Amino acid sequence: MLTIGQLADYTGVTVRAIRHYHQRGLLAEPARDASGYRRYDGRDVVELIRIKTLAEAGVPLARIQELLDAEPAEFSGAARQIDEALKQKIRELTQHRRKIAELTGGERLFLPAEIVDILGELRRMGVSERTVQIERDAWILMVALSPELIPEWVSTKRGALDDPEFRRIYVLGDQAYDWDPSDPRLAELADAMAAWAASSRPDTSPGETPASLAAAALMISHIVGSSPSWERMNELAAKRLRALKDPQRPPDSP
Amino acid sequence: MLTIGQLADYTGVTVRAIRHYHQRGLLAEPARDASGYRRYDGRDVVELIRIKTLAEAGVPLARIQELLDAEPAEFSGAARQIDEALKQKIRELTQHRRKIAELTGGERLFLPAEIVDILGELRRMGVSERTVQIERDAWILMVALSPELIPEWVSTKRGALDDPEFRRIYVLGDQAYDWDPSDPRLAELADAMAAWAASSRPDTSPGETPASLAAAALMISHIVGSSPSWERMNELAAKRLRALKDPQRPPDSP
DNA sequence: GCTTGACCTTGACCCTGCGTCAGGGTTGGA
DNA sequence: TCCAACCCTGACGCAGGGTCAAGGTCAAGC
Repeated sequence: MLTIGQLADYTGVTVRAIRHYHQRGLLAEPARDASGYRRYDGRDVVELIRIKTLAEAGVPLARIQELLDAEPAEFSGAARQIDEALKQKIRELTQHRRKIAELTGGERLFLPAEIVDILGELRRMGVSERTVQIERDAWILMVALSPELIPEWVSTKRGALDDPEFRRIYVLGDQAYDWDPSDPRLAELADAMAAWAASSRPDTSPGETPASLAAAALMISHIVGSSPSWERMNELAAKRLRALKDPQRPPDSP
Repeated sequence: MLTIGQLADYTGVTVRAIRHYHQRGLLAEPARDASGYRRYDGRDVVELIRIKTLAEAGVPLARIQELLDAEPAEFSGAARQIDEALKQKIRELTQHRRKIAELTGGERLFLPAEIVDILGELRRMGVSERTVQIERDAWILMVALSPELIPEWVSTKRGALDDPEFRRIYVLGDQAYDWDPSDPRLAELADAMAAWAASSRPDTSPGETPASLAAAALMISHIVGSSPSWERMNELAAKRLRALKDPQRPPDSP
């Protein structure tokens, strides 16, 4: 008869695991000898090898218990299920390999392809990586907050990028990041921005709900808040835009 | 800004997992609003997706922590390692699928093919499934205890099965399982067994060590112990065999 | 007969990566 | 004003064991 250590050696299962299986009721407790040691026989070896095989295949211990006293018919059904689960797992791991590969390669992982394209275009325009990152974070925020508006925002942005004047303003705005908030060029830039906004954008876009406006405001504040000169520029541009839309109004009321 | 629930929805990570990552220091605790709620921004989203991607790939959280503040160079090195690990894991799961497939096919899993063949031959001889199972368990025991002796045992068994007399004895022995231990036919059968053993087997096989003898004894006790009549038969046969080998000896000394 | 070292016993705590209460407070819409 | 749907912290639970701790046993060598 075998002691627990011998059984462990023969089957390649650890002593601790065998006791664990006893505790879980997976493997029947064998008879003890006079000194209280467990004594195993051939049937225990067979049973333990079955358990080990299933456990190594990733079957949870609870399931193994059911399977051990299952009829061959249910057993083979269950085996098919387990096999399906393994196949699924393999598919997932393959997916993960792909994702890990993308992780080394930038934003492709976080954003839909059209937005990645837009970011690429900004880079081609000579926009600094810093500003591209700010734009990227803003998009991520948008996608999280109002995914249903993304197609519209994307097409608006694409349209704007087709306009040479917008591109000129964007590149200049990128450079303005480091300017002093009192720099006189900011007023010029703000004027150009306001003019472009007034000429290109209809006053109301379709689908603008309070929630989407809030999202837009959040996005703008995220962008604008990253540089003091941008903050100043935004103020100036907003004032200018109000003046353009409503010429009656006194120019400096807050 | 995003609440924890929005962040969870967007990234596909559970709220609980996000809090767990905070606790582990994987994801920095964001600022709280007036009511104590966590408020996240775009950078948190990016960071969380990195964490998620690595975690899903099976990277331990402790390792993820190191990776997150690693330089791009070490990171891509680590990514390659992780990819290797994933490939390895896929190989393992594929192995498990094979094992599961074999498991539905009966004993193929636990035993080498030659032994499965032997069991098949016993079935073709008309031996009962019950006895085949006992024989199978005995082989499993042998494989576990003395794998190095298996080739020899297999060839011995194959040789025996080529002998019509052995086959006759084996089939009869199978039927004897249910006999009463006092059945007179047992003595006959035991005589035949002893005669066959004396005629066919050399007294010493090569490679018989104390360990292998112990294994054989364990195996025999396993087989013989499964039926009272077999136990009786074994006794009778052993006595008869001693008589055959050493005719001088008085026939009934214990 | 004594020691030594390799076994065996039970019990209890540790680990990962969260899920799932419990027992609260907050927010937003009807 | 109320309710559902959020949010908060804290604590326990799960698999599948690893790893002490604090002993009892066994065989060998001296």
